Amino acid sequence: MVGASAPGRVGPSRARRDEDKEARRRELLDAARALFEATSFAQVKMADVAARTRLAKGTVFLYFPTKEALFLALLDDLLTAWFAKLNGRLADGDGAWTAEQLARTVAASLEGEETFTRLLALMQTVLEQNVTVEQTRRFKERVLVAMGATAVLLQQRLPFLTAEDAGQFIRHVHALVTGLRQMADIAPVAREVLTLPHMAPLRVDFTAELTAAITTLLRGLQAR
Amino acid sequence: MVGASAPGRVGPSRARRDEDKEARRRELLDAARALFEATSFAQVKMADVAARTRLAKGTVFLYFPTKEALFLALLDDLLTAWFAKLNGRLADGDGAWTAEQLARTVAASLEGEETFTRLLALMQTVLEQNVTVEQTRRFKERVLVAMGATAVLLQQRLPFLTAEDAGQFIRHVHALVTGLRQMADIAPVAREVLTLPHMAPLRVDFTAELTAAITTLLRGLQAR
DNA sequence: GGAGTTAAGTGACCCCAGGTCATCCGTCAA
DNA sequence: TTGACGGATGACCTGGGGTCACTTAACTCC
Repeated sequence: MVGASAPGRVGPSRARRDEDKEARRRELLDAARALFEATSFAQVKMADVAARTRLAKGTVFLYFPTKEALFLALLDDLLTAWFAKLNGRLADGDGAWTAEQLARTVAASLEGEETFTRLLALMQTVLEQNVTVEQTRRFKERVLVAMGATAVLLQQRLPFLTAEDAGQFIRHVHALVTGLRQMADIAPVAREVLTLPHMAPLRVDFTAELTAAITTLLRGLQAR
Repeated sequence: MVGASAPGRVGPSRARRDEDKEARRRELLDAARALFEATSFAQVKMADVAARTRLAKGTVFLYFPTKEALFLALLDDLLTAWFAKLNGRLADGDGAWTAEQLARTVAASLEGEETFTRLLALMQTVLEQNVTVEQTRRFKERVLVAMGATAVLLQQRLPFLTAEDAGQFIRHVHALVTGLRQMADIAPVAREVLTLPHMAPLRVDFTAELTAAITTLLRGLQAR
């Protein structure tokens, strides 16, 4: 029998089969994501994640040993999805691209991915602080694979790029995404301050700046 | 009379004159800095800062309303000092520079400034989260002034740079510094993982990568 | 389909760190 | 010398991450 559910929940009240565990894990990730999108990492409480899934707080810790582990797992999913999206677009069609075409493709692939980039910006400073070596290793292993595929595609689109260039370029884009996301996605207090007219030089439009920076980087590599 | 000091402290046991208050404020900032350099923002406890200055915990909160305010004040100092250093080097001598010369100058000015860049990387995600509008405004106002001076100097060294270019270039460098610092300055757990030989593409040498990225950016602007 | 076994789920509890405040007392002016 | 101002103190409060002894759903075996 498929057992009575806890009040308000769907499915079995206890996840004993692997697929049920996986489903519950997904529920927790979705809840964490929704809460994070509405606020910030610091403001999301594990108790809230539990409440949103109608589970007890202790249960959340059965699936993720720490708050950071929960969010690193979420980042893991989003990162994989984003790389797939980007690589798909890079592989779509053929022939060489201009620097600007490529920059637009990368920047466009990040539109609507604020959750991903916000988490990416938190990765080194917050998410990798309270997590097992094993989880970190799995995560980075996955990044490595996706990066490798991207590097190959980049070289197809940009014939002037050496293999070494491609790796370095990806690291620089990573740095730019992290940095620009932080600059664009600011605390309410800072937002208020930046509204002042003369603060314009400190305001950042994520997509526009990223496109500009990547274009310039590629032109620099090309001009070398 | 200059009053007996609290056990182990030098100077008056109570700061009543403005200069004494300022000195005590400095002591607290120095303590916070030393502790941060040895560990991380999360690991520095306000109680430790108090202990290091031989003051009570409550006293720290007389000088800084929150932990974030304390560290933002520290960043404020370090940022001012760094801009002064950079602007000094940019103003030293005259004539135009190559892209690489300028990149080396910027990157070199950040050597030994890990504390500054680490805090910079924390600014938007952590430090501006629990701070008054007023402190944020003062901080950003100061950045604006320093940035303006830097922009002028940049245009002198790089004749191909428009005023708008200069502002955007500084924002991009800011993003790169933030992002690269996070990538280079990793948690112990991640450090262990990145030691694995095949993880090389994920390892970042801050100065080298920053120099490369800035050089490429400038060449891109020049080639336009 | 009842008894026994396994392990997911629960929530009261612990711990710790940021932040508060009633009180104390050093400092200084009168 | 003394009164009062205000800086310093540390016991205390609070809230959120994380734990664990216990409960009970779900499966197994007869």
